[in-house]
Amino acid sequence: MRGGSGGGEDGGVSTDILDDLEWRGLIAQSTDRDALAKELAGDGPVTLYAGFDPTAPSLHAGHLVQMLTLRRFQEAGHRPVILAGGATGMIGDPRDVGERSLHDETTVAEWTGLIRGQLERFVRFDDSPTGALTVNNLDWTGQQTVLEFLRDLGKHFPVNTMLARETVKRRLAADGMSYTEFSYLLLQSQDYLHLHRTLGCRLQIGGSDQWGNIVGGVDLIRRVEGAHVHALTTPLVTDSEGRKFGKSTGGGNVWLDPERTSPYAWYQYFVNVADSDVLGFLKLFTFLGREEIEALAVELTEKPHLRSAQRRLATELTTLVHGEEQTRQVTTASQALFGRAELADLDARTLDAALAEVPHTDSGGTDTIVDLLVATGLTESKGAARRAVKEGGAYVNNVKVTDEDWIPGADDALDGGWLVVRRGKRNLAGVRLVR
RNA sequence: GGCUGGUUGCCCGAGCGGCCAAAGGGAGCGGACUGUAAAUCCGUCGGCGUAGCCUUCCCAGGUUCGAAUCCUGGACCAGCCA
Repeated sequence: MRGGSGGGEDGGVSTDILDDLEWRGLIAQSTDRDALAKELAGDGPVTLYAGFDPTAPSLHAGHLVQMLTLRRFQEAGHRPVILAGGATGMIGDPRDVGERSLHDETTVAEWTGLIRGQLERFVRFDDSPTGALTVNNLDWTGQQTVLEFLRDLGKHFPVNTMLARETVKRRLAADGMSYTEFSYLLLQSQDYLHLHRTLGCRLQIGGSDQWGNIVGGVDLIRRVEGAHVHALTTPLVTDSEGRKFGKSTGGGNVWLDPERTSPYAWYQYFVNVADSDVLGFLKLFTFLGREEIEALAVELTEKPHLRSAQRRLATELTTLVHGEEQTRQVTTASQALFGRAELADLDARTLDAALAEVPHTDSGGTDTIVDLLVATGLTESKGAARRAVKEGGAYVNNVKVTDEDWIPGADDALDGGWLVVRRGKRNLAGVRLVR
Protein backbone atom coordinates (compact mmCIF):
# COMPACT_ATOMS: atom_id res chain seq x y z
CA MET A 1 0.00 0.00 0.00
CA ARG A 2 2.25 2.68 1.32
CA GLY A 3 5.34 3.66 -0.55
CA GLY A 4 8.84 2.57 0.22
CA SER A 5 9.32 4.34 3.52
CA GLY A 6 9.69 1.16 5.49
CA GLY A 7 7.11 -0.41 7.76
CA GLY A 8 5.32 1.30 10.60
CA GLU A 9 8.09 2.64 12.76
CA ASP A 10 6.28 2.61 16.08
CA GLY A 11 4.54 -0.65 15.39
CA GLY A 12 0.83 -1.26 15.23
CA VAL A 13 0.38 1.06 12.32
CA SER A 14 -2.81 0.41 10.48
CA THR A 15 -2.61 -0.53 6.88
CA ASP A 16 -4.86 2.26 5.82
CA ILE A 17 -4.65 5.59 7.55
CA LEU A 18 -8.05 6.80 6.45
CA ASP A 19 -9.76 3.65 7.69
CA ASP A 20 -8.02 4.05 11.00
CA LEU A 21 -9.06 7.68 11.28
CA GLU A 22 -12.59 6.73 10.35
CA TRP A 23 -12.73 4.05 13.01
CA ARG A 24 -11.43 6.50 15.60
CA GLY A 25 -14.10 8.97 14.68
CA LEU A 26 -11.54 11.46 13.50
CA ILE A 27 -13.02 12.36 10.14
CA ALA A 28 -15.66 15.06 10.03
CA GLN A 29 -15.43 16.22 6.45
CA SER A 30 -13.11 15.63 3.56
CA THR A 31 -12.75 16.51 -0.06
CA ASP A 32 -12.82 13.68 -2.57
CA ARG A 33 -12.14 10.81 -0.25
CA ASP A 34 -11.28 8.26 -2.91
CA ALA A 35 -8.80 10.54 -4.60
CA LEU A 36 -7.20 11.26 -1.25
CA ALA A 37 -7.02 7.58 -0.38
CA LYS A 38 -5.33 6.93 -3.69
CA GLU A 39 -2.70 9.59 -3.12
CA LEU A 40 -2.02 8.37 0.39
CA ALA A 41 -1.55 4.89 -0.96
CA GLY A 42 0.70 6.03 -3.76
CA ASP A 43 4.48 6.06 -3.92
CA GLY A 44 6.26 8.17 -1.38
CA PRO A 45 5.00 10.27 1.43
CA VAL A 46 2.25 12.84 1.06
CA THR A 47 3.09 16.18 2.61
CA LEU A 48 0.31 17.54 4.79
CA TYR A 49 -0.03 20.38 7.23
CA ALA A 50 -2.06 21.77 10.08
CA GLY A 51 -1.92 25.32 11.32
CA PHE A 52 -2.00 26.58 14.89
CA ASP A 53 -2.56 30.21 15.75
CA PRO A 54 -0.94 31.69 18.82
CA THR A 55 -4.01 32.98 20.62
CA ALA A 56 -2.51 32.29 24.05
CA PRO A 57 0.94 31.53 25.48
CA SER A 58 0.17 27.82 25.46
CA LEU A 59 -1.75 25.23 23.54
CA HIS A 60 -4.52 23.45 25.37
CA ALA A 61 -5.97 19.96 25.36
CA GLY A 62 -8.34 20.89 22.57
CA HIS A 63 -5.40 21.25 20.20
CA LEU A 64 -4.37 17.65 20.77
CA VAL A 65 -6.67 16.19 18.14
CA GLN A 66 -4.90 17.97 15.34
CA MET A 67 -1.42 17.38 16.61
CA LEU A 68 -2.04 13.71 17.15
CA THR A 69 -3.64 13.37 13.75
CA LEU A 70 -0.50 14.80 12.21
CA ARG A 71 1.43 12.18 14.07
CA ARG A 72 -0.88 9.44 12.90
CA PHE A 73 -0.18 10.49 9.35
CA GLN A 74 3.52 10.53 10.01
CA GLU A 75 3.41 7.05 11.46
CA ALA A 76 1.53 5.96 8.38
CA GLY A 77 4.44 7.14 6.26
CA HIS A 78 3.66 10.74 5.41
CA ARG A 79 5.36 14.05 6.04
CA PRO A 80 3.71 16.44 8.51
CA VAL A 81 4.27 20.17 8.42
CA ILE A 82 3.41 22.21 11.46
CA LEU A 83 2.45 25.76 10.72
CA ALA A 84 2.71 28.30 13.49
CA GLY A 85 0.43 31.20 12.73
CA GLY A 86 2.72 34.13 13.43
CA ALA A 87 0.81 36.14 10.83
CA THR A 88 -2.70 34.74 11.13
CA GLY A 89 -2.40 35.07 14.89
CA MET A 90 -2.11 38.82 14.38
CA ILE A 91 -5.48 38.90 12.60
CA GLY A 92 -7.70 36.40 14.37
CA ASP A 93 -9.82 33.66 12.88
CA PRO A 94 -13.47 34.70 13.18
CA ARG A 95 -15.36 32.79 15.81
CA ASP A 96 -19.08 32.49 16.17
CA VAL A 97 -19.19 34.42 19.38
CA GLY A 98 -17.67 37.75 18.51
CA GLU A 99 -14.71 39.82 17.50
CA ARG A 100 -11.38 38.90 18.97
CA SER A 101 -9.20 41.48 20.59
CA LEU A 102 -5.88 41.98 18.85
CA HIS A 103 -2.59 41.27 20.53
CA ASP A 104 0.49 43.29 19.78
CA GLU A 105 3.31 42.09 17.63
CA THR A 106 5.70 41.30 20.45
CA THR A 107 3.11 39.23 22.26
CA VAL A 108 2.17 37.25 19.18
CA ALA A 109 5.81 36.63 18.36
CA GLU A 110 6.46 35.41 21.87
CA TRP A 111 3.42 33.15 21.87
CA THR A 112 4.33 31.82 18.45
CA GLY A 113 7.66 30.70 19.84
CA LEU A 114 6.04 29.09 22.84
CA ILE A 115 3.41 27.08 21.01
CA ARG A 116 5.92 26.12 18.38
CA GLY A 117 8.02 24.51 21.08
CA GLN A 118 5.02 22.61 22.35
CA LEU A 119 3.96 21.46 18.90
CA GLU A 120 7.35 20.06 18.09
CA ARG A 121 7.05 17.43 20.78
CA PHE A 122 4.37 15.50 18.97
CA VAL A 123 5.99 14.59 15.72
CA ARG A 124 9.37 13.25 14.74
CA PHE A 125 11.95 15.55 13.19
CA ASP A 126 14.70 13.98 11.15
CA ASP A 127 16.17 13.95 7.67
CA SER A 128 14.03 11.11 6.44
CA PRO A 129 11.38 11.73 3.78
CA THR A 130 8.74 11.67 6.51
CA GLY A 131 10.63 13.94 8.91
CA ALA A 132 8.46 16.81 10.12
CA LEU A 133 8.97 20.48 9.38
CA THR A 134 7.88 23.60 11.18
CA VAL A 135 7.07 26.81 9.36
CA ASN A 136 5.76 30.21 10.38
CA ASN A 137 3.39 32.00 8.04
CA LEU A 138 4.78 35.36 9.09
CA ASP A 139 7.78 34.46 6.94
CA TRP A 140 5.82 34.81 3.72
CA THR A 141 3.03 37.09 4.83
CA GLY A 142 4.95 39.65 6.86
CA GLN A 143 6.67 41.33 3.91
CA GLN A 144 3.70 41.31 1.61
CA THR A 145 2.42 44.72 0.56
CA VAL A 146 -1.18 45.77 0.63
CA LEU A 147 -1.24 46.01 -3.15
CA GLU A 148 0.12 42.52 -3.57
CA PHE A 149 -2.42 41.25 -1.13
CA LEU A 150 -5.32 42.92 -2.87
CA ARG A 151 -4.26 42.40 -6.47
CA ASP A 152 -2.58 39.01 -6.43
CA LEU A 153 -4.60 37.33 -3.74
CA GLY A 154 -7.84 39.21 -3.27
CA LYS A 155 -8.83 38.90 -6.91
CA HIS A 156 -9.37 35.18 -6.44
CA PHE A 157 -11.92 35.55 -3.69
CA PRO A 158 -15.53 36.28 -4.64
CA VAL A 159 -17.14 38.19 -1.82
CA ASN A 160 -20.44 36.41 -2.31
CA THR A 161 -18.78 33.09 -1.53
CA MET A 162 -17.08 34.56 1.50
CA LEU A 163 -20.39 35.92 2.74
CA ALA A 164 -22.00 32.53 2.36
CA ARG A 165 -19.73 30.97 4.96
CA GLU A 166 -21.48 29.79 8.10
CA THR A 167 -19.37 31.73 10.54
CA VAL A 168 -19.72 34.91 8.55
CA LYS A 169 -23.48 34.51 8.30
CA ARG A 170 -23.80 33.89 11.98
CA ARG A 171 -21.64 36.83 12.87
CA LEU A 172 -23.47 39.18 10.55
CA ALA A 173 -26.73 38.06 12.06
CA ALA A 174 -25.37 38.69 15.54
CA ASP A 175 -22.73 41.25 16.42
CA GLY A 176 -21.18 41.81 13.04
CA MET A 177 -17.54 41.43 12.16
CA SER A 178 -14.61 43.59 11.20
CA TYR A 179 -12.95 43.67 7.81
CA THR A 180 -9.86 42.37 9.57
CA GLU A 181 -11.42 39.09 10.56
CA PHE A 182 -13.32 38.89 7.31
CA SER A 183 -9.95 38.81 5.55
CA TYR A 184 -8.60 35.96 7.62
CA LEU A 185 -9.72 33.44 5.02
CA LEU A 186 -7.38 34.95 2.46
CA LEU A 187 -4.35 34.54 4.65
CA GLN A 188 -5.01 30.94 5.52
CA SER A 189 -5.76 30.16 1.89
CA GLN A 190 -2.51 31.78 0.89
CA ASP A 191 -0.67 29.63 3.41
CA TYR A 192 -1.91 26.50 1.75
CA LEU A 193 -0.93 27.84 -1.67
CA HIS A 194 2.51 28.76 -0.40
CA LEU A 195 3.09 25.36 1.17
CA HIS A 196 1.80 23.68 -1.95
CA ARG A 197 4.29 25.59 -4.07
CA THR A 198 7.29 25.35 -1.80
CA LEU A 199 6.84 21.96 -0.16
CA GLY A 200 4.41 20.20 -2.44
CA CYS A 201 1.84 20.10 0.29
CA ARG A 202 -1.30 18.28 -0.85
CA LEU A 203 -3.42 17.96 2.26
CA GLN A 204 -4.44 20.31 5.02
CA ILE A 205 -6.09 19.05 8.15
CA GLY A 206 -7.84 20.98 10.88
CA GLY A 207 -10.85 21.09 13.14
CA SER A 208 -14.25 21.05 11.51
CA ASP A 209 -14.56 24.77 12.21
CA GLN A 210 -11.64 25.18 9.81
CA TRP A 211 -13.42 23.60 6.88
CA GLY A 212 -14.23 26.89 5.21
CA ASN A 213 -10.71 28.20 5.59
CA ILE A 214 -9.17 25.00 4.32
CA VAL A 215 -11.45 24.73 1.34
CA GLY A 216 -10.63 28.36 0.62
CA GLY A 217 -7.06 27.22 0.10
CA VAL A 218 -8.09 24.25 -1.98
CA ASP A 219 -10.06 26.55 -4.28
CA LEU A 220 -7.24 29.04 -4.49
CA ILE A 221 -4.75 26.38 -5.49
CA ARG A 222 -7.13 25.07 -8.11
CA ARG A 223 -7.59 28.54 -9.58
CA VAL A 224 -3.98 29.57 -9.51
CA GLU A 225 -2.16 26.33 -10.06
CA GLY A 226 -4.83 24.16 -11.59
CA ALA A 227 -3.97 21.52 -9.02
CA HIS A 228 -6.35 19.41 -6.97
CA VAL A 229 -5.35 19.21 -3.34
CA HIS A 230 -7.21 17.94 -0.31
CA ALA A 231 -8.92 18.99 2.86
CA LEU A 232 -9.72 16.84 5.86
CA THR A 233 -11.27 17.96 9.09
CA THR A 234 -11.65 16.35 12.45
CA PRO A 235 -14.83 16.72 14.46
CA LEU A 236 -15.15 19.18 17.26
CA VAL A 237 -14.67 17.02 20.30
CA THR A 238 -17.24 17.47 23.00
CA ASP A 239 -18.11 15.35 25.98
CA SER A 240 -21.45 13.67 26.46
CA GLU A 241 -22.83 16.89 27.89
CA GLY A 242 -21.82 18.90 24.89
CA ARG A 243 -18.97 20.64 26.62
CA LYS A 244 -15.99 21.47 24.54
CA PHE A 245 -13.23 19.00 25.20
CA GLY A 246 -10.34 20.35 27.25
CA LYS A 247 -12.34 22.74 29.35
CA SER A 248 -11.90 21.92 32.99
CA THR A 249 -15.01 21.80 35.09
CA GLY A 250 -13.96 25.11 36.54
CA GLY A 251 -14.45 26.51 33.09
CA GLY A 252 -10.87 27.23 32.13
CA ASN A 253 -8.77 25.49 29.56
CA VAL A 254 -6.61 22.54 30.35
CA TRP A 255 -3.22 23.70 29.15
CA LEU A 256 -0.19 21.84 27.93
CA ASP A 257 2.09 24.26 29.73
CA PRO A 258 2.91 22.65 33.10
CA GLU A 259 3.07 26.11 34.65
CA ARG A 260 -0.57 26.67 33.80
CA THR A 261 -1.93 23.19 34.29
CA SER A 262 0.24 21.03 36.48
CA PRO A 263 0.92 17.51 35.24
CA TYR A 264 -1.05 16.32 38.25
CA ALA A 265 -4.08 18.42 37.27
CA TRP A 266 -3.70 17.27 33.69
CA TYR A 267 -3.69 13.65 34.77
CA GLN A 268 -6.66 14.21 37.04
CA TYR A 269 -8.63 15.84 34.26
CA PHE A 270 -8.46 12.64 32.27
CA VAL A 271 -8.96 10.31 35.20
CA ASN A 272 -12.25 12.09 35.79
CA VAL A 273 -13.58 11.66 32.28
CA ALA A 274 -17.11 10.25 32.30
CA ASP A 275 -17.71 6.61 31.44
CA SER A 276 -19.76 7.62 28.46
CA ASP A 277 -16.83 9.56 27.02
CA VAL A 278 -13.79 7.56 27.88
CA LEU A 279 -13.86 5.02 25.06
CA GLY A 280 -14.31 7.70 22.46
CA PHE A 281 -11.47 9.67 23.97
CA LEU A 282 -9.20 6.65 23.95
CA LYS A 283 -9.78 6.36 20.21
CA LEU A 284 -9.29 10.03 19.58
CA PHE A 285 -6.36 10.76 21.84
CA THR A 286 -4.30 7.62 22.16
CA PHE A 287 -2.47 5.32 19.82
CA LEU A 288 -3.93 2.23 21.38
CA GLY A 289 -5.23 -0.22 18.84
CA ARG A 290 -8.64 -1.72 18.41
CA GLU A 291 -8.03 -4.79 20.54
CA GLU A 292 -6.70 -2.91 23.50
CA ILE A 293 -9.53 -0.44 23.46
CA GLU A 294 -12.07 -3.21 23.20
CA ALA A 295 -10.50 -4.91 26.19
CA LEU A 296 -10.84 -1.69 28.15
CA ALA A 297 -14.45 -1.45 27.05
CA VAL A 298 -15.16 -4.85 28.57
CA GLU A 299 -13.43 -3.83 31.78
CA LEU A 300 -15.46 -0.64 31.85
CA THR A 301 -18.68 -2.60 31.68
CA GLU A 302 -17.73 -5.31 34.11
CA LYS A 303 -15.70 -3.41 36.68
CA PRO A 304 -16.55 0.24 36.25
CA HIS A 305 -15.31 1.16 39.73
CA LEU A 306 -11.76 0.31 38.73
CA ARG A 307 -11.80 3.13 36.18
CA SER A 308 -9.21 1.25 34.16
CA ALA A 309 -10.11 3.01 30.95
CA GLN A 310 -9.85 6.43 32.55
CA ARG A 311 -6.55 5.59 34.18
CA ARG A 312 -5.17 4.32 30.93
CA LEU A 313 -6.33 7.43 29.08
CA ALA A 314 -4.78 9.67 31.71
CA THR A 315 -1.53 7.73 31.76
CA GLU A 316 -1.19 7.72 27.98
CA LEU A 317 -1.86 11.42 27.64
CA THR A 318 0.30 12.47 30.54
CA THR A 319 3.16 10.46 29.12
CA LEU A 320 2.63 11.96 25.72
CA VAL A 321 2.65 15.53 26.97
CA HIS A 322 4.76 15.50 30.09
CA GLY A 323 6.93 12.41 29.69
CA GLU A 324 7.30 9.17 31.56
CA GLU A 325 9.04 10.50 34.64
CA GLN A 326 6.32 13.05 35.34
CA THR A 327 3.68 10.45 34.71
CA ARG A 328 5.25 8.12 37.21
CA GLN A 329 5.23 10.89 39.79
CA VAL A 330 1.65 11.95 39.29
CA THR A 331 0.28 8.42 39.25
CA THR A 332 2.16 7.68 42.45
CA ALA A 333 0.82 10.86 44.00
CA SER A 334 -2.69 10.06 42.89
CA GLN A 335 -2.49 6.60 44.35
CA ALA A 336 -1.18 7.90 47.65
CA LEU A 337 -3.76 10.65 47.96
CA PHE A 338 -6.78 8.87 46.53
CA GLY A 339 -5.86 5.39 47.61
CA ARG A 340 -7.51 3.55 50.42
CA ALA A 341 -4.40 3.79 52.55
CA GLU A 342 -4.51 5.80 55.75
CA LEU A 343 -2.69 9.06 55.29
CA ALA A 344 -1.09 8.55 58.69
CA ASP A 345 0.55 5.41 57.38
CA LEU A 346 2.39 7.23 54.62
CA ASP A 347 5.99 8.07 55.28
CA ALA A 348 7.56 11.48 54.82
CA ARG A 349 9.11 10.58 51.49
CA THR A 350 5.86 9.44 49.98
CA LEU A 351 4.06 12.50 51.28
CA ASP A 352 6.78 14.84 50.05
CA ALA A 353 6.55 13.36 46.60
CA ALA A 354 2.79 13.22 46.47
CA LEU A 355 2.14 16.67 47.83
CA ALA A 356 4.76 18.19 45.56
CA GLU A 357 2.35 17.42 42.73
CA VAL A 358 -0.56 19.36 44.21
CA PRO A 359 -0.72 22.96 45.38
CA HIS A 360 1.16 23.32 48.62
CA THR A 361 2.30 25.96 51.01
CA ASP A 362 3.95 26.51 54.39
CA SER A 363 2.17 27.64 57.49
CA GLY A 364 3.44 28.86 60.81
CA GLY A 365 0.69 26.95 62.50
CA THR A 366 -1.48 29.88 63.48
CA ASP A 367 -3.59 29.86 60.35
CA THR A 368 -7.19 28.78 60.62
CA ILE A 369 -8.77 26.30 58.24
CA VAL A 370 -10.17 29.26 56.33
CA ASP A 371 -6.71 30.77 55.93
CA LEU A 372 -5.32 27.44 54.81
CA LEU A 373 -7.99 26.92 52.18
CA VAL A 374 -7.22 30.33 50.74
CA ALA A 375 -3.44 30.02 51.04
CA THR A 376 -3.42 26.73 49.14
CA GLY A 377 -5.71 28.10 46.47
CA LEU A 378 -8.37 25.52 47.19
CA THR A 379 -10.86 28.36 47.49
CA GLU A 380 -10.70 31.76 45.92
CA SER A 381 -11.73 33.90 48.85
CA LYS A 382 -12.29 33.70 52.55
CA GLY A 383 -15.98 33.87 51.94
CA ALA A 384 -15.78 30.81 49.73
CA ALA A 385 -13.60 29.09 52.32
CA ARG A 386 -16.13 29.76 55.11
CA ARG A 387 -18.84 28.48 52.83
CA ALA A 388 -16.87 25.31 52.17
CA VAL A 389 -16.50 24.70 55.89
CA LYS A 390 -20.15 25.48 56.53
CA GLU A 391 -21.21 23.10 53.78
CA GLY A 392 -19.11 20.32 55.18
CA GLY A 393 -16.68 20.34 52.29
CA ALA A 394 -13.44 21.02 54.13
CA TYR A 395 -11.19 18.26 55.36
CA VAL A 396 -7.80 17.97 56.96
CA ASN A 397 -6.17 14.56 56.75
CA ASN A 398 -9.50 13.15 55.58
CA VAL A 399 -11.30 14.40 58.66
CA LYS A 400 -14.07 16.91 58.13
CA VAL A 401 -13.48 20.29 59.72
CA THR A 402 -16.65 22.03 60.83
CA ASP A 403 -15.29 24.98 62.78
CA GLU A 404 -14.20 28.02 60.79
CA ASP A 405 -11.67 28.91 63.48
CA TRP A 406 -10.08 25.49 63.61
CA ILE A 407 -6.30 25.70 63.92
CA PRO A 408 -4.05 22.69 63.40
CA GLY A 409 -2.46 21.29 66.53
CA ALA A 410 0.94 19.65 66.76
CA ASP A 411 -0.50 16.15 66.64
CA ASP A 412 -2.39 16.90 63.43
CA ALA A 413 0.84 16.92 61.48
CA LEU A 414 1.57 13.82 59.49
CA ASP A 415 5.06 12.55 58.89
CA GLY A 416 7.24 15.37 57.60
CA GLY A 417 5.02 18.02 59.17
CA TRP A 418 2.37 17.72 56.47
CA LEU A 419 -1.32 18.41 56.59
CA VAL A 420 -3.40 17.16 53.71
CA VAL A 421 -6.09 19.76 53.14
CA ARG A 422 -8.99 18.85 50.94
CA ARG A 423 -11.97 20.73 49.58
CA GLY A 424 -14.79 18.66 48.29
CA LYS A 425 -14.06 15.22 47.05
CA ARG A 426 -11.02 15.68 44.95
CA ASN A 427 -9.35 19.03 45.43
CA LEU A 428 -6.23 18.42 47.45
CA ALA A 429 -3.41 20.53 48.73
CA GLY A 430 -0.50 20.17 51.11
CA VAL A 431 0.38 22.40 54.00
CA ARG A 432 3.71 21.98 55.73
CA LEU A 433 3.72 23.17 59.29
CA VAL A 434 6.86 25.10 60.09
CA ARG A 435 7.32 26.54 63.53
C1' G B 1 -24.01 60.29 7.87
C1' G B 2 -29.46 59.91 9.78
C1' C B 3 -33.20 57.32 12.63
C1' U B 4 -34.57 53.45 16.08
C1' G B 5 -33.30 49.87 19.59
C1' G B 6 -29.52 47.93 22.67
C1' U B 7 -24.92 47.39 26.33
C1' U B 8 -26.77 44.20 33.66
C1' G B 9 -22.90 39.58 37.77
C1' C B 10 -18.93 33.48 34.53
C1' C B 11 -23.04 33.04 30.38
C1' C B 12 -28.25 34.02 29.11
C1' G B 13 -31.68 37.31 31.03
C1' A B 14 -35.42 40.35 34.35
C1' G B 15 -35.30 45.06 36.65
C1' C B 16 -36.76 50.96 34.60
C1' G B 17 -35.78 56.41 41.12
C1' G B 18 -35.58 53.86 47.44
C1' C B 19 -37.91 47.31 49.59
C1' C B 20 -31.25 45.98 44.48
C1' A B 21 -25.41 42.82 45.65
C1' A B 22 -29.80 43.14 41.71
C1' A B 23 -35.64 38.02 39.88
C1' G B 24 -35.23 33.55 36.89
C1' G B 25 -32.35 29.96 34.12
C1' G B 26 -27.63 27.74 32.89
C1' A B 27 -22.65 26.78 34.28
C1' G B 28 -19.66 26.38 38.65
C1' C B 29 -19.07 24.94 43.78
C1' G B 30 -20.43 21.84 48.43
C1' G B 31 -23.39 17.77 50.51
C1' A B 32 -26.25 13.01 50.12
C1' C B 33 -26.09 8.49 46.88
C1' U B 34 -21.87 6.15 44.06
C1' G B 35 -16.88 4.32 41.42
C1' U B 36 -12.10 10.50 41.78
C1' A B 37 -18.33 8.45 36.58
C1' A B 38 -23.43 9.72 35.10
C1' A B 39 -28.37 10.67 36.73
C1' U B 40 -31.18 12.49 40.91
C1' C B 41 -32.22 15.36 45.31
C1' C B 42 -30.65 19.32 48.79
C1' G B 43 -27.72 23.58 49.61
C1' U B 44 -24.65 27.48 47.72
C1' C B 45 -23.17 31.01 44.25
C1' G B 46 -19.28 39.72 44.28
C1' G B 47 -15.57 40.97 48.33
C1' C B 48 -14.47 41.81 53.50
C1' G B 49 -13.18 42.52 59.84
C1' U B 50 -20.29 39.17 57.56
C1' A B 51 -27.04 41.61 62.36
C1' G B 52 -22.31 45.92 59.38
C1' C B 53 -19.17 47.72 55.60
C1' C B 54 -16.87 47.96 50.58
C1' U B 55 -16.84 47.49 45.10
C1' U B 56 -20.42 46.32 40.88
C1' C B 57 -25.32 46.97 36.36
C1' C B 58 -20.42 49.97 28.96
C1' C B 59 -17.38 54.89 30.20
C1' A B 60 -17.30 60.14 32.03
C1' G B 61 -20.02 63.95 34.10
C1' G B 62 -24.80 65.74 36.17
C1' U B 63 -29.89 65.88 38.67
C1' U B 64 -31.59 63.90 43.47
C1' C B 65 -31.76 63.04 50.50
C1' G B 66 -31.18 58.59 47.33
C1' A B 67 -29.63 56.20 40.46
C1' A B 68 -28.68 49.75 37.37
C1' U B 69 -33.01 52.84 36.79
C1' C B 70 -33.60 60.13 35.09
C1' C B 71 -30.41 63.99 32.17
C1' U B 72 -25.82 65.36 29.14
C1' G B 73 -21.60 63.78 26.50
C1' G B 74 -18.75 59.58 24.71
C1' A B 75 -17.61 54.33 23.15
C1' C B 76 -19.32 49.91 21.10
C1' C B 77 -23.28 46.70 18.73
C1' A B 78 -27.81 45.65 15.84
C1' G B 79 -31.80 46.94 12.45
C1' C B 80 -33.71 50.39 8.92
C1' C B 81 -32.61 54.61 5.80
C1' A B 82 -28.64 57.32 2.93
